[in-house]
Amino acid sequence: MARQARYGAQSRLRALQSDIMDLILERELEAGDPLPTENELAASLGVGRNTLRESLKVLQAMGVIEIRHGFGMFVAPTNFDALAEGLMFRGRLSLRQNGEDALQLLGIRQALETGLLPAAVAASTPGHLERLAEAVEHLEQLAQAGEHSAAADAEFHRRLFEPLGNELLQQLLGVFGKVHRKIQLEAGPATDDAAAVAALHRKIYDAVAAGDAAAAGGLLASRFEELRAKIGALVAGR
Amino acid sequence: MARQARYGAQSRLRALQSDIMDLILERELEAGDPLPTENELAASLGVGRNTLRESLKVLQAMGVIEIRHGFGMFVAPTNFDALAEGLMFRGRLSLRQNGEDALQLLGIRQALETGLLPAAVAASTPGHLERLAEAVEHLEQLAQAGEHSAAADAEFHRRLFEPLGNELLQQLLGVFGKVHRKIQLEAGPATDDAAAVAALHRKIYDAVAAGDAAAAGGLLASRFEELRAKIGALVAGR
DNA sequence: AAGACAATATCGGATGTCCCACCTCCGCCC
DNA sequence: GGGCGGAGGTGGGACATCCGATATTGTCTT
Repeated sequence: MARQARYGAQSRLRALQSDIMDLILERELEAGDPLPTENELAASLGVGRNTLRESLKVLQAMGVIEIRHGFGMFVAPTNFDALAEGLMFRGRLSLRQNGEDALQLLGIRQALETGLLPAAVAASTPGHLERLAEAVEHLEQLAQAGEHSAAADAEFHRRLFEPLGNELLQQLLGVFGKVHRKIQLEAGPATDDAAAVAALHRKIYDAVAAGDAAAAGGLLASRFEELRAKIGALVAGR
Repeated sequence: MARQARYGAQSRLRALQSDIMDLILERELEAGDPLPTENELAASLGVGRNTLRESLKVLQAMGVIEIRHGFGMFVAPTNFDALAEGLMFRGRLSLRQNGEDALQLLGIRQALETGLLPAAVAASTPGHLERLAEAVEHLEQLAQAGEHSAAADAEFHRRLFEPLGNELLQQLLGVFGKVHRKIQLEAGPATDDAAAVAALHRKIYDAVAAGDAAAAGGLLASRFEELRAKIGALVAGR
């Protein structure tokens, strides 16, 4: 089967990825369903195993499939890990140059969160507020212990947009949250102590509870401005 | 160099990707700069060439590097192609099942665009409006010729958010625009004719020119509702 | 009879090697 | 002097082979 006529196409890999995705669609596989083994796939697609593996790794990175060593490959639930990975790299690279990408990355998160806040606030129910309040309290508890938890911060933002009921959107926001934190780490030692962060989130919560999305957005902005200034200083120092 | 102690890590590939990214950062490479050849990289990272290639392909998919056959590998400018690819697959897969992901994908685009519209409208200058008007006219010209151009549609949306001055954000919006159109294609034959689309965009332009972001958002929503209904029907038919 | 441990089967993970395809550039020939 | 062609280098691809991880299964112990 192998070693057939050479196709003129510049890149066979692209086609291979599509073939694999088509195969998944054709066989009506759902998330969690197993794919054929690498050897079977390689044989049925008429390519070498290494070539196939390159495609599979790419598909894994795209969040299409999940590879479990020694067990098999499966259709994966959506995940944006690769996106986050790539963007964080982008940000780091940018910080070593003109900082442009880092600022834009930050800008995306800010635009997304402030843009979506009104809708989230409007769709918020007492139950949502309750959960958001818990997140704030958790943040405050950690702050009292002098700890600075990125996970708790992320959880607050997650719950902030829970009312929208869009899990994919949540993941996307999570990605930019991760990127934000990474850039913050790279840009220099944290200047904000945990207590201040907790207090800020408490204020945001209050604004949300009061249904004032604009105020909440303004509060969110403060954390961005600080980081932007730090990035500006970092870049200027070169 | 090869065959050193086995690392306990579950996956070496992940580490390899990080190593390559670190190498780029350490050598202070910028976008467009060439990377070492595959053989050099494989040797200096102490892995086999095929293993290295898998990582490189993933990095390419993440938009970190650009690979030009027969020429070399280069640090790439940011691009979200892989993201679009993965999400379009997600949408197609979803349409064959419960349609949930497809709806959420649509929801993300809608949330993003309506959420960002106020800021875009506020930041819009006469120059921006001018360019937006041109896009509308182009759309209308095509409509008169009976043509239905996805590119012209995309261009309109691109110019809509140009005032925000965030290229990365533009690319991200572009991704969800692509995903939207793909889902629309997959969900069934277009029910909207080019003239209606052009007319709608004209109305959106008018709203933007009038500084009425809310109205523009409402107009945008109409295209989403139609598609949602189509998806609902498609899924129900199973 | 039930649970823990060990052998094994089944995958994916990694490598080295060989050859092909493609691009670029330099030098030759017209 | 300009265009064409080949040489060299670089990525693309295919095997064959061995390593490593994981789940399962079967047996041994309690």
